Amino acid sequence: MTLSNRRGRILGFIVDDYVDSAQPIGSQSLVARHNLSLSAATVRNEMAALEDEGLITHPHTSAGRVPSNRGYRYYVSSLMGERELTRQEQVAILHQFHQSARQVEEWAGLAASVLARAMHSVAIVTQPTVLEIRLKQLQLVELEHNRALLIVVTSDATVRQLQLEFPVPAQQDQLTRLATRLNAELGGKLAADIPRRESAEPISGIESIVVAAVSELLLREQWANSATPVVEGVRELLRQPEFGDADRMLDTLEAVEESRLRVAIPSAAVDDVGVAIVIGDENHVGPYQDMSFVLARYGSEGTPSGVLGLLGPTRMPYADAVAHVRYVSDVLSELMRKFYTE
Amino acid sequence: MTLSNRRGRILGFIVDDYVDSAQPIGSQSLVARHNLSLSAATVRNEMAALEDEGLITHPHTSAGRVPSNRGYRYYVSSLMGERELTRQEQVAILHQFHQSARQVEEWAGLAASVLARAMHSVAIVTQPTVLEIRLKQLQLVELEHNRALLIVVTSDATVRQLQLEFPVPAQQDQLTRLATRLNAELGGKLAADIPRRESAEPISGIESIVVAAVSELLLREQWANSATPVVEGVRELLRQPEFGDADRMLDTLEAVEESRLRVAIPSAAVDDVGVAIVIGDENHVGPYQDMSFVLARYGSEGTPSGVLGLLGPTRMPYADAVAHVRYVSDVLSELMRKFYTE
DNA sequence: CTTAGCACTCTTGTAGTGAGAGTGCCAATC
DNA sequence: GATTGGCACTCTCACTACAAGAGTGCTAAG
Repeated sequence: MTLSNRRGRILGFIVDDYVDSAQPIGSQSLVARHNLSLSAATVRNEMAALEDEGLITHPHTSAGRVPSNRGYRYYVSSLMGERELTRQEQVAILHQFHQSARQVEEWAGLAASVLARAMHSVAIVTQPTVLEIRLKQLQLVELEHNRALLIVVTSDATVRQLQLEFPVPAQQDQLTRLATRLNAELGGKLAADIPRRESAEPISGIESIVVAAVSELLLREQWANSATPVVEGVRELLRQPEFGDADRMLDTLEAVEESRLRVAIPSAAVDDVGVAIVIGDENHVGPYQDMSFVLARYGSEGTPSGVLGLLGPTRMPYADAVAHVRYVSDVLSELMRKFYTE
Repeated sequence: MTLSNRRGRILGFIVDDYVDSAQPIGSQSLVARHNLSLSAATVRNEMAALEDEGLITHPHTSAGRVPSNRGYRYYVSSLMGERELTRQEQVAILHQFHQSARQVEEWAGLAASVLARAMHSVAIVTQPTVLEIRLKQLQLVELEHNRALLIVVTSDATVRQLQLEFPVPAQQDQLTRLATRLNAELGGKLAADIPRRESAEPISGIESIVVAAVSELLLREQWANSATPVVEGVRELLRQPEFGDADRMLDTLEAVEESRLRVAIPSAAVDDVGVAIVIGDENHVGPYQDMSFVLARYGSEGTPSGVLGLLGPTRMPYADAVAHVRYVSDVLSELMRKFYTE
């Protein structure tokens, strides 16, 4: 569907004004606000046409117009210009990263709060993960009795631990010898390459316990991090007028909960390159019918990567959102690149 | 202050009924509900007296009575019986722990969701920490270039890591030798016993960097865990009628945020033994004027310990809350005892 | 095609009203 | 002296009515 130039402009105004005011937009106020050389009546005719196309709606007979999900979609695809953050906005964001983020693990959280604050929406950032995780080194530390602590360092420089219980006591130096040997045997291997016992075969012997645990830890790494995204800015979101009443708030609060998001996000953006926008009911999962996602991947070839983005009302300043998401994603990618390849 | 028997009983009824219904309690409905052999007029006289004592209030001239914070306090101190969970309730809780909590780190989270669900309030559980943390073992793992990963195992069997950057490159076997030597020198020491450089003295040499980092990690352990409590059940709490309107909700949401709680909790219960109850404005910190805490320590001599409890409206079933908090605290303590001393 | 005009619709805010619940107090009663 | 019935009074809440305001849709004229 393509709209005439003027009709498109009017849709654009409606979206812009509505995003701004959260109030239905009437023909007169639209003419006044934008100094159109058109009468309100003409605008009304155009509005009626836009409504026929399903791009805007009426809350009730005598209220102004509100963009529909399809209207937002048209706006995003055909009307909205690409926008870059101003130098000033960029510096403000960069500043926050340089200020406080020494550790890799803090980056995701920082990105989330930067995005949430800038856009008054919920920001979601998954922790960076490497798709191919290799065993770098393992250690065994004797604890009381016949327990020991297994520590595994993986190729993305993270550490995982697990407590083991052996059928028989083991001395530290016995454990150290075993660790040394296993490091030689298994070092550099992928989880998939570590020999796994047949499930029927009973676990016996300290070595097989340790190997099984190593394998488990490597596998856990793959999804554990990416499965628990950082979520920030719930209050920012709930302050938006669409969530003014208590019931909506509770529902939204539930929708924003980690476990829900974990299901909703990947289905939407995981395959995409660039910034993906999912408007309202374009997301078929759950309770996101009147919220929009703006998502992007971050990270690049050879570094861990993840997904980051915004969840806000459909009434969202999309151009700003895209610009922010893109920029923060770029910043994060660059930080990762520097950190991992330099 | 001590109330006559009858007056106390009436206060008790008011608290009970109000906790139950969230509606101001009138004299007639109170008589009816409890089959009192008194007239409503008599009850009204008693109520007037209770109001003079500051134990109950009027929302407005012709509404029923509502307990004041002082009223709740009197109820909790003098009226409310001690209650134990029924065998059935106990089993239900125990069941959840046996079902899913293998790892020590999961216990706090589990305790929080058990409490939150049972009491429809926010549950707060700090991670267990050891007050005296000793260095058990350290490892150094070479990363790319002149970076290395320092891994520290502490006496409470947790692992902390930090990436180090050296002025000069270091080989793995050089690092291994250093680690072995430092283990011999520093193993078993408290953070306080590890030599710290004067702040003026510049950091130079690989060894001093490592020692400084070890010390930092041991200290971090002390507050990092306990400072980030698990918070569960915000939605449960917001569903309570006192948070019916959107503004209250937003305020409460803010009040319940980790960073706020971190300040509010310890000041209240850290020194206490048993279950501590902090009602409304008895907590002078921040926005908790009409919410109550029910808190307890868990853990015992020789095991890590922490704080756990509930945050709910002042209109809270205190006897239930105390029973639940006490029981979950006992369960947790017992689990820790078994895990750490057996 | 555009526009002015106008009747019509729907929301929102204000005011008024009656029912209901509860209080406070007084005088009578036990 | 404590208890109680009676009664006037107060305040909330739900409902209705009403006017103002904003916006639409349609028609007819430019």
